[in-house]
Amino acid sequence: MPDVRVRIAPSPTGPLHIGTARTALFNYLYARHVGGTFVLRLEDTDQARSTEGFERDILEHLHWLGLAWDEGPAAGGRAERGPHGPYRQMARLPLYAEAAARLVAEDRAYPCYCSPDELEADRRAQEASRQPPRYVGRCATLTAAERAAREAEGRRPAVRFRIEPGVVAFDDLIRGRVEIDTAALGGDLVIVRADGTPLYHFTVVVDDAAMGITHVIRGEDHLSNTPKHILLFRALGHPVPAFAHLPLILNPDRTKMSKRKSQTAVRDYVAEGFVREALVNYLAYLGWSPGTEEDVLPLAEIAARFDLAAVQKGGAVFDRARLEWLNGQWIRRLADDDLVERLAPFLEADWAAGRIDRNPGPAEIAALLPLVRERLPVLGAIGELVGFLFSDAVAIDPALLVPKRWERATARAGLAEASRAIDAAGPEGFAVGPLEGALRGVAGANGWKAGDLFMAVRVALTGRTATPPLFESMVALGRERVLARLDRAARALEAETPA
RNA sequence: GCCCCCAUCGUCUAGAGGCCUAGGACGCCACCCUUUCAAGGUGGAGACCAGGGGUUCGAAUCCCCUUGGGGGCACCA
Repeated sequence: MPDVRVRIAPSPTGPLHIGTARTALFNYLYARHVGGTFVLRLEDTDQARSTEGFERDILEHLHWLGLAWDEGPAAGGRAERGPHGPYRQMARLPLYAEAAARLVAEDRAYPCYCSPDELEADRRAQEASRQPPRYVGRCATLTAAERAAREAEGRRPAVRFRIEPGVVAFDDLIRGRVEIDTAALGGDLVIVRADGTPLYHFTVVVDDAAMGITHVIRGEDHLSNTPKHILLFRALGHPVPAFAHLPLILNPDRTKMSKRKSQTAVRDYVAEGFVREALVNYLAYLGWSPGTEEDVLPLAEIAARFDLAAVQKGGAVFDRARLEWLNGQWIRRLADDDLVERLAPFLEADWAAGRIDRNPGPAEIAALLPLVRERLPVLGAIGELVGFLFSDAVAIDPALLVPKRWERATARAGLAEASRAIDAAGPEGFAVGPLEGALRGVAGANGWKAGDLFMAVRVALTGRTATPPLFESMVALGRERVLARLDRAARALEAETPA
């Protein structure tokens, strides 16, 4: 058995899509599982929509996900890798031209002079008579003289591949045997545009053949197109690879996941603070499962257990809530210094955007880890959680300062008493245990519920009702600022309390 | 319209004829823990395995039909 070679062939017409990432992941998993080669190829023949920025985004995020390719194009300062280059289709144009010329020479393809208007008219007529859209074959049997006449008119031909009648069958690695009558393929297929640039169905086959791809693992949306590819492989005289069509990732309404209905750009998940481990873990479990009851598995472990035959056939709805849970699981599993490193950019961004007044250093972030680790569904939530520590002043809604069971005056008194007690305890008493003791003492002496007092103090210090543990937060804030915020909050209540 | 694929709790899934009065996870609801929020723990609701026919001693698992959903049918990828 020849070595397994798989590939991911993204088109740089948008930022890396969740679906592309999942397809890349499954190719990667299969390659790693069987010790094969994972190839990256850029399908940039749609020059109207492809951009360098998207290309960079795709490469960058595949890399971010940890899906390293064994062969691929030169990019981001890295040299091209692999013996089957170039790995960018626009650099392979001569190869397609040569292949197309061969097909035309063998009359397996022919020049087509139909104009876009003519084709559009055909399509409309078919639609009107409720016929499936299909090329009518106007140029299929043109004589040399007829072709010459059209050339003389200045018409530039596209190239169409003849779809022969018959049934094409293949054994999909996930779905089993699939048989499709070529009559359902829409007629002869354009493989080269009038401007000379090749089309997807053609380039994908020419390249998969040239690059020795043995297994084509891709989304189910290509299942119906597979016969076209098989026909092209045969016409080109190349062995047909094995196919595996993955179930689609779905919007909540069970349609194919789309930008319109879902967040599809990987970069947006990165920006929110999803970690690669969680995204990879989640994506792998969208359509595959280890068959055990383990939910949290690292990439290497998934690769070790991966099996194409175990892949689900039905589409899977992308469930953000589950991804967030998994993200929390992974955040809890990260090493301290690793987590600090990943958190830092988010705090820096908060600082740059003016949401906080100071950008904390690594040591400072590290000290907060025990307070935040279990409270972050995404890394980007860090600012909300501990921003009060790095802000000169916090905005406080006076209504929140008064716990449900309390009067405004009680809250004012409570804050004042708390401030007094903390002040009286001195710097030596400004530690988690003593602070809690002091405030419990204040509550007890006044007949207040400790929880109510704590809530008033919490809001005074942070502006929020949900925060990390209070006394740890106080220590992190520092004595001076605790006293200042307590006094300021008490005064705010005073100002609003009628004498 | 034509062709193809699919079908287990709301969601992701386990299940490859008897272990299933269908298991786990997310989400949801209680309770416990608790200074808030999380996390964690315990428990609960939630799927007559889309429906109907077969095959079989026995079917979520095999076959057929129906229904439903999705995808494809470009000089997009």
